[in-house]
Amino acid sequence: MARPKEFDRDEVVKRAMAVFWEKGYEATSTEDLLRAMGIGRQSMYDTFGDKRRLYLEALQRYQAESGAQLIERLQAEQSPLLAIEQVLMAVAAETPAERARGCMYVSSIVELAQKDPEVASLARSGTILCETAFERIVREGKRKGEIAPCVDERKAGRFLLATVQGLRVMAKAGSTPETLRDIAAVALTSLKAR
Amino acid sequence: MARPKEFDRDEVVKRAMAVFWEKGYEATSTEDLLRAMGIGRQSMYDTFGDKRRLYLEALQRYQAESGAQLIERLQAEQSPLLAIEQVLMAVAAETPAERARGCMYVSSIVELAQKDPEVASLARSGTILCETAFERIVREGKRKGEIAPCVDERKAGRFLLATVQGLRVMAKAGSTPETLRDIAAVALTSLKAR
DNA sequence: CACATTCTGGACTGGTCTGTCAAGCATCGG
DNA sequence: CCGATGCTTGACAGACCAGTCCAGAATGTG
Repeated sequence: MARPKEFDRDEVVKRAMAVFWEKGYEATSTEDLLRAMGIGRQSMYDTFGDKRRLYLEALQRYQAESGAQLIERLQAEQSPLLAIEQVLMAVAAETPAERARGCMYVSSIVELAQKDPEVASLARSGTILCETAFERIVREGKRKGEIAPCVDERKAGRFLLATVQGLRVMAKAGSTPETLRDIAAVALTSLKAR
Repeated sequence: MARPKEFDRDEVVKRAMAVFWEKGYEATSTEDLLRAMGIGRQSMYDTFGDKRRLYLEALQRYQAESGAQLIERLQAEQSPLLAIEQVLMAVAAETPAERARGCMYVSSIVELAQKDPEVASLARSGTILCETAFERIVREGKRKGEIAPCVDERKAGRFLLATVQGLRVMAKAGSTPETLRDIAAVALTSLKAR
């Protein structure tokens, strides 16, 4: 350990994440990355190995952050059903730029899960994480009587994750916030106690 | 008009479509395309202009075909609700390879809608086509009493499209057919008359 | 049959891509 | 203060990429 790195590893991964998130994997050049990260070529290769490894690290970070945010949001409200509603409506409430950027997790699945086993593996673990988070809150909602007893919480959890991903694709396809809210509203009717 | 082309334009677009569908836009090289299409470089550039134009044509063809297939399937059943169920369950019923390949329409949105205005435009028109198809069948379902009268057909149509797209992403992420069926089943509960 | 036109095949070009090399520099331990 | 270690910088290499050029072949027309 002679000379310390002049950059903060965490910070540069974050910046790389932003670029990959915005442009996708293939469409991002190493030049793009270096410019955004503010480090030299060799520093990047020494620290992360290659472009793919950097991407995987950025993706892992994205998943960890957005997974944590999901769990947080789901517990932020007193009412489980309201919390779920907030999460679904959050996509509609984003700025146009955010809606166009979409979700890096979805993008990684669509672009890479088929050809990169490590991305596929991250996709599966991310899926389980989110499904489980939704499942827990659905169980909680049933307990509180907000969600119909006949709803299977495991199935509903999976359904809610699929709904979020559907919303993200629709958002990227240019659907208006109103349309996205409509979708979220219909999705919620499958849970509500009547 | 001296010498006729040695290939069938429709056929080679179809083959190009298969490659783009499988690999995405950026990850497909012109070499890949030429090999699959079975034509020479110059023939491709003379006939289609460039890689992007070829992609757009392939995407249009995909949308036309899959849109027609959707409408056909929605009208294949006596019961509108059953037809919707068949469409949703069809994703779960695909082979693993088909599920991994996913939907070219979704892929184009995620990879390109943000940066290519023409892809964005195709995305919007495709969205309207599918939403409308679902909307019609929901209206039909309400008329026949299979779908609850309180269901707004426009909103439900949009919701069903989002559900299909969510299913496609989940499928690509490695979800099992069982999981996909669960998702479809929950989605259907938001429509059913009780 | 002969010419004009269009298509085909292959070589080629300029540019961009990812990843490496080498030389100099900063820092830590002794 | 000095040497070893490891970081940084910029130049560079080899591969690949999309797209063009050109010569030759094939076909319809007069």
